Amino acid sequence: MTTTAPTRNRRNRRGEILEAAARLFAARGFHGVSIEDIGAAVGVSGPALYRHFSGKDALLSEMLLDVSSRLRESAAAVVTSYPDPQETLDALLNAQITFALEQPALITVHDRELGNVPEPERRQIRRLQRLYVEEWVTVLAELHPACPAARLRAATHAVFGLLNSTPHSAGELGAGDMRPLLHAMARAAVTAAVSAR
Amino acid sequence: MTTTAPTRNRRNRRGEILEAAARLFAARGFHGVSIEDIGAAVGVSGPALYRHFSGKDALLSEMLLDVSSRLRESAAAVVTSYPDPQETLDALLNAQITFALEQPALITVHDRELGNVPEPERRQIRRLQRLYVEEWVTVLAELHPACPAARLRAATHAVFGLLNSTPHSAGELGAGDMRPLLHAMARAAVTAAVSAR
DNA sequence: ACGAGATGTTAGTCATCATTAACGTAGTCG
DNA sequence: CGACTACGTTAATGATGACTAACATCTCGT
Repeated sequence: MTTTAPTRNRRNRRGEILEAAARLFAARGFHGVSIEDIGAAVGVSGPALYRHFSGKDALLSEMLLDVSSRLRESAAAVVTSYPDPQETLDALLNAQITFALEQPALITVHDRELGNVPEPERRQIRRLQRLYVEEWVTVLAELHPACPAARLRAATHAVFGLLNSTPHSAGELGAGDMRPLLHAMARAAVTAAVSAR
Repeated sequence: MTTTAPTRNRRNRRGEILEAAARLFAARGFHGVSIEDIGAAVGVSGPALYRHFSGKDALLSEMLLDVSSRLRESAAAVVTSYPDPQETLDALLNAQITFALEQPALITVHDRELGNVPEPERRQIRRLQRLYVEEWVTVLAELHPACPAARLRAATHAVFGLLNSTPHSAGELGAGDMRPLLHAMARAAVTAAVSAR
């Protein structure tokens, strides 16, 4: 029985596995998915994964490290390229919305499964997540210096909750309508948060 | 070694177990928690749980059924007792915020672990969740008849995402500040959602 | 007092699962 | 041509974990 493609998949295997694993982890949780399941999802069976990853934990670690890095990098890029804080905020919103709409599985896994990452990498991921949040908080603080940082942080988390709800409400609305809806809602929520009472 | 209280706990045992299990499930996921873990959390060990629940699945089923029932009932009560839709919306927001702040573990489990509930009860829970969402959608439709229902539904889910983010941002802000913050953000988000572009 | 019922306990049992071992096969490069 | 490497495969192996069995104990109604 020949494998589906002899040489083409060489570089894609790891990526395929990570993608399939993300989908499965998002749907059933890290402990609800077996190595065998992941293998089956990419057409190989079980222990073949150990040719690409040192273990289930390592797979998850790489996945979360990748996501948190990409988020943080995108935020850093946005922050350094717009001078106006209001534009910066809109760009941050757009980046996060794009990510949430295009990679719902990764977003889901990213904020559910940190607890299953073993310790050396766990700290690193947390660090990246914190930096990402701080990019947002910094921009918001620039817009509203009077607002206490704790409130800005809480508001930021709430906005993430709003934007990341996409995976749960999948299919309700097409992405074409969802994107401006989420943007408008998030922006209004932010404005309400910083307009203290 | 005497148990902590001879007769007092009789009626509380089930409740204690459900509460401990909710906390554990929220923290580590359904499959990340063992029967032994749950038992240990209430001071008994392992198989003792089978005196109260027919199994791990049944425990989760009862937990989610209870949460979705309570949410739906509270929404029904709110909807039938306020004549003004705007007041109704505020009351719905308050009820959801209270629940999210007081029972973060239940909220978390409620929107993560439905997939692990076995089939007869799964359908029932889904039904209750749908009814809950529809209460919100109905109120919003009353406020803005021009807005398509799909958009209202998506907006409702987004608001839930915002409000339920509380468990993740725990400790950032005291509940006293968190409550009005969430209310203001959610309300602004809703308004933005229905003011179509 | 006594027997029932409720509630626990500790030792199996049986699956499932991550991980490893031992063993092919196919291209690649000398 | 051969090794070497990259990738897979199918059997162990060893833990862990859900659930069951067999056996106390405590409370209560009679």
